[in-house]
Amino acid sequence: MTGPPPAAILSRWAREQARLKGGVVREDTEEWQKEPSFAGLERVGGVDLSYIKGDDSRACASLVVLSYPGLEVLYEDCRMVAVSAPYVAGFLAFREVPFLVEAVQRLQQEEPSYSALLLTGFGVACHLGVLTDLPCIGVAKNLLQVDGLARDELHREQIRSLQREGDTFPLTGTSGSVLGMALRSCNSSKPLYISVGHRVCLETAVRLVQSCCRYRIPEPIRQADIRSREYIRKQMCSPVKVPSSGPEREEKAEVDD
DNA sequence: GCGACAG
DNA sequence: ATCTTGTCGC
Repeated sequence: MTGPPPAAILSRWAREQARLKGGVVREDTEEWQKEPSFAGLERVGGVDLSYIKGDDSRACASLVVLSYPGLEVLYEDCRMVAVSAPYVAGFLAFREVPFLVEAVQRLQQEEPSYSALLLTGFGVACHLGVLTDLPCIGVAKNLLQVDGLARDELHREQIRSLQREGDTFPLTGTSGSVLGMALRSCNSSKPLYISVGHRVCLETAVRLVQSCCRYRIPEPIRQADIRSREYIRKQMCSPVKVPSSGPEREEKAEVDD
């Protein structure tokens, strides 16, 4: 059951978030990051959680791995999870990251060579990156209004100034620090918001995300999104468990392919 | 106090 | 996140 966020939880999250930020590496650490076309990078992963409409506590967590630069899906892991933490803007990672860490661990167990780089949500990228020590990049479809960032007229004007694919402008907070970058990833007038996750600098992150875009949403995240939604759709059609009188017995519905 | 707020 | 069909355009 997902309840409102008690103040005690929020302050604990704030402390943990501050501690975790100390572990974030904001520079490039991989050899392929120095190459003009990222030569040497062979796999790019994406993660996502899709929720059931009326149910705040059940979701499908997905992790996909794509070839790079071909962007063909090589690996897919979808499974239902019981979400317990509430959604709080600015603290999304505490709700979603535990399931993503598990997915990464399964990946590393099954296909050790596949976990090269992950595209995740904006703030999720730092958490997941530090906890797994994998290179991560944050990608959001909408602007998180924090530290003075707002969808105001200035912001809309800056978006209009993004004329060509690859054009960017920095997201500078009131504190003066650059929190991320807005990127026109394709012909859509709506930009992507890119942030540093772990072990990738912002400039490299923007170039890399751009190179993963067939459409506005980078292919790894788009595939994770599509596949987790499809998994949920199938769940809705599977038989409902009816309470029985006899001894309880776990039955697993077969959901193959 | 009210509204705004990634997913 | 999710509720939702067609539709206009390249």
